[in-house]
Amino acid sequence: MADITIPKPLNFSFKECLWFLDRNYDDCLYKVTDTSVIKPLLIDGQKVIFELRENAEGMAVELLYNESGGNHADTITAYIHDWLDLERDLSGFYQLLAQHNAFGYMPDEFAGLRLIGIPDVFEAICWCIIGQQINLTFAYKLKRSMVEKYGESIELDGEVHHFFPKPEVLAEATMEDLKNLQFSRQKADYVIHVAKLISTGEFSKQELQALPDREAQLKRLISVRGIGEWTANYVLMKTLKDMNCITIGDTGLNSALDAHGLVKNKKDKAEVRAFFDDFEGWKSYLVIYLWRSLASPDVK
DNA sequence: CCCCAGGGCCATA
DNA sequence: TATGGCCATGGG
Repeated sequence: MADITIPKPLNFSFKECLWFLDRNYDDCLYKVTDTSVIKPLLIDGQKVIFELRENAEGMAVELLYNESGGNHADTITAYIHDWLDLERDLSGFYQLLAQHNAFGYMPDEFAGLRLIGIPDVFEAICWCIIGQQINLTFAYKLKRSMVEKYGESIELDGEVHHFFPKPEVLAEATMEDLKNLQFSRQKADYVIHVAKLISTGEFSKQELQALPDREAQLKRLISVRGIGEWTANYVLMKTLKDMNCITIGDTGLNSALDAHGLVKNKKDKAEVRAFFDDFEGWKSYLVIYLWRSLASPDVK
């Protein structure tokens, strides 16, 4: 029995989204099964765990855990729409891809894949800091060790579900603690610093959203120690759903462009930016689809 | 043993 | 403004 039903959006594939959520990596902030994803979520500080699966009408949400016992249906529905970017009409993007000589296969191959978000700005920034410069397998390992040490969790049917640590908790962590979790001293410093900024209210998602344009938002993000151009663009894309972000300098992005035989010098940021000019309004989606292509045997 | 992973900071010139 | 060293670890 579904506690909530979400109608199937146009150009949406639950299967593609599920694949992207998993990608054979060990993400500790949700669990992907063959047919569903189980997601722990904090709502006004109250723990909720829901399972999302496909059904005849679209998607069904089943509440597995509800700490407060209150009715959070509207909040959970809104969260899922934001998380999986359900309100986006991808037809314009698919038209652009279809007429491109190297991307024409994408609307079919990756049909219905959405930009899967990270609505929590602290989680997004921490994930970027952790992922900087190291391979993704090790990055997920670092994230898991941090979440298991500093985050709360709920056990259901023998499975442990983790909530991302609160900034006020990580603000009290020491360099020594994080270095013991195999963080480099830079990563430890950046994470603790950002945790302090957010827990004291010196930085917030609301503040970022209130800025007039993307340039101002990038500048504000980059003013924070540990956040460079790559991280700033990643956060605007995944947290604010800005449609025109390029994770410039990204090694995954570069190798995907390379695999498609595009862009002569992938280290040339101006050339990469110029390449994206044709995708105005869909630059962020192109980044996602290029990342997706890295796992496609046809391309690599 | 080497180089590179979904970077960013800092010192130096 | 540009360049190089550094960081921690695992895989090729």
